[in-house]
Amino acid sequence: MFKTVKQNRAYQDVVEQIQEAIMDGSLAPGRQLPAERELKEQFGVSRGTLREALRVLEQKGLIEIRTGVAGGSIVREAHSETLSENLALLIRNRVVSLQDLAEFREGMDGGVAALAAKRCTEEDRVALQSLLAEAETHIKEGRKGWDLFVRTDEQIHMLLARMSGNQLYIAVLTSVYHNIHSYYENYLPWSKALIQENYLDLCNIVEAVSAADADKAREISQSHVRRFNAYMEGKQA
Amino acid sequence: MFKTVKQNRAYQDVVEQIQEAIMDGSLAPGRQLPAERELKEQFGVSRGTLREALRVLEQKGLIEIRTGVAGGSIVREAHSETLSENLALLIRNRVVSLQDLAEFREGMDGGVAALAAKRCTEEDRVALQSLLAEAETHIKEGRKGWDLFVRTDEQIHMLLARMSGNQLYIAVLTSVYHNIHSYYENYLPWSKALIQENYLDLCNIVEAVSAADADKAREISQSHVRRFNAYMEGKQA
DNA sequence: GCTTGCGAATGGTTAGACCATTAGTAAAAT
DNA sequence: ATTTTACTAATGGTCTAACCATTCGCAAGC
Repeated sequence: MFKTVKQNRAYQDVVEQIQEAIMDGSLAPGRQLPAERELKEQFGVSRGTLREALRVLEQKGLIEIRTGVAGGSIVREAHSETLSENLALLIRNRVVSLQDLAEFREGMDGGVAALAAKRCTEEDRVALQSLLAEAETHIKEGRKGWDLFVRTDEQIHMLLARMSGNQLYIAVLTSVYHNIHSYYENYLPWSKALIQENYLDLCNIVEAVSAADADKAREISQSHVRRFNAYMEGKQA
Repeated sequence: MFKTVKQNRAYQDVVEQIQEAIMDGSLAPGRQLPAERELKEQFGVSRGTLREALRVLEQKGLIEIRTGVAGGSIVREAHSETLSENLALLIRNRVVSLQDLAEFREGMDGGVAALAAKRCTEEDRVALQSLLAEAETHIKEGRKGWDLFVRTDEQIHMLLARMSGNQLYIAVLTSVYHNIHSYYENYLPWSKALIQENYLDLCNIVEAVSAADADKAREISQSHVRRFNAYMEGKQA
């Protein structure tokens, strides 16, 4: 009938109050919180308790703490680094497997490519071509350039994500790409032919996106990821 | 030439040491850490500093802290709650808009449905049918049942996510559904016809998934989400 | 055999002090 | 006049020592 009374620990209460203030905008990004010795008075807690609360908020990525006379707690702009960090944790703990990552990417890359095609600007076209040219250069460098090629490949995919203009895609894919990179290096049977194939796929995707052909961009992008996942499964087996 | 010496704060050092121990398996899930008063000796720091470290680890979701005589810091099983929480933070901070959410869902639901179809078990089929029956009941309840219907709809989608067996989809979609729910309530022009249409879509998706028809499940699911997003855009304009 | 109450271990909180870092300012050197 | 240096004060970082609050187990009493 009755709910157990929630025994909030003091530091949790402090965390919630500050977090709320940040959420509803009364504490805008860049704003500086009062000094610890004053905050502790406002909340009516000891400095130790207050500091535990600040540590939690820092870990959540909501504030940044600087030392020195003009230092203090500063409200951070919202960002996706914490998300990325958490994802990395899950991967290192094998909660999220390589297959999970690959499947997930398969579902998302098509959507991103389609949105990117829909919102492609002249500026984007130039940037894509520039990255494509860079990729071609790395291919010609032979084996030494492979690593750089992979990096450029990632940059192209991230540019597509940014072009989608969708913050969720950007945040999630940033984490996924960051963490899938190491897998690809270890598990993909890199070869000259594979790199070439990858490059051709990229060219086709860029072409479709530049032509604002959303459906084609989605299709090519999905089959591209699917094919690479298949290669990787073959290697693991 | 030289990198600036990283001035690790004491509590960070403690965090890293414990985190490493958890990662490399020397501290298995379920294991209990020594009491604070002993840990502080082992690390050679004060109790306050140690507690700041423990708070950070707790926020990261790596340990759980219990009070009482048999309490202490216990290593948690790896999980994706923190990821969901971080995603929710981004969404609440308006970094992610309603349109972002909807577009994102469009990209993901198809992938989830396809995977669910591929991995559907007999047990899943029963559970899906049961939820579908529940949804039908709510429809017949008239306007009062709408809210319950929407909730059941969400449950079906979450079940599909779990059926996909992909931890990443599960973690991300949990946050997305949680946060998109309130939007739908406010922005969708709910009507008897719309509910009916929604219900029919669900039936078709469940049928395709039960028949293990991945492509069909993907297609129906995507067009379903796309149609609803279109309705919502119409309402906003 | 069950209940009650006490004791001990553990996390939660407090108070006050001192150390470390840093921005600004005033003094000194050029 | 400009640059360098040194000092000052404010702020976060850490430490010590104590007490409070919660919980489990055991022993006494019913």
